[in-house]
Amino acid sequence: MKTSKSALCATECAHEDVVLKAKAEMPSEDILYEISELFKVFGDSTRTNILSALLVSEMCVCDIAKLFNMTVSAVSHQLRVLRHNKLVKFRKQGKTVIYSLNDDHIEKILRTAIEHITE
Amino acid sequence: MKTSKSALCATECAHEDVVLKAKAEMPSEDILYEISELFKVFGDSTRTNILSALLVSEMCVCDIAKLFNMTVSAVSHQLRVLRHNKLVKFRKQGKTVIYSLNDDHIEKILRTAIEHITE
DNA sequence: CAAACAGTTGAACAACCATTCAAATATACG
DNA sequence: CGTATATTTGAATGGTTGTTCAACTGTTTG
Repeated sequence: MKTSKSALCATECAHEDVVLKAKAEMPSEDILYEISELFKVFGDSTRTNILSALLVSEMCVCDIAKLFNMTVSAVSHQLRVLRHNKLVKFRKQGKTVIYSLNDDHIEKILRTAIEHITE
Repeated sequence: MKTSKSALCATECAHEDVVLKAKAEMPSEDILYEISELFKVFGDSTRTNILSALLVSEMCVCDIAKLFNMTVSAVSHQLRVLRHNKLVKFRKQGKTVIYSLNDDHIEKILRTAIEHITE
């Protein structure tokens, strides 16, 4: 997860000023780590599938499984990841559990990505 | 990558209408796959580190390695991933290779994520 | 209560991936 | 040309993770 070896350039190819400026202006390590964790959640096609389905309408687990021709178990496992990362919320209705997107940022993030891909 | 087993709900818990509507309105499979591939690139803290460093200033491989106290080799491997996904570009200056961000979408994507995290 | 159903969970397996190490390019310079 | 430096590359390794399978929880209904 974190590297500490420093087998770097022996001499000064590195420009101290550039490195220092970056160190000062970059977001904190914690923020950057959280960002990558967030993107990791989006970085799986099953989860992006689920999210964009929920963008259309709230759904129960069974709906999602049918939609993508997947095992209910596999869907549930991924919904767990999405839940833990606060990307989806759910409500229970008898036996069925109905999932929906948690907030608007998610739509925005997905849209920006589509924009980037479709140029 | 793709599942085809259909051990789903035996009866009709699934609402056909919801499933059909989602099928119609969702982005195409290809787009969704590309989205997840893009996010996969962002979903690693080494790469988000590199990207946010380049957000501040263009840098050579050695600069980046020093900045994050990493092996030059590890940095180079990740820069390769970023290059192949068109997130960074580079120019050569003698022995050194100077990397920079490829386009503005990247900044926008990172900013939206920060916004989401910091609420 | 018992059967049926919707969903969750844990273990196991396979596939994927980031880092390391060693070796290979590439460029500058004496 | 030979040495030094900057970066790339390939193979190997260890860790992570998505899916499957089986078992389990919880809820409705007869």
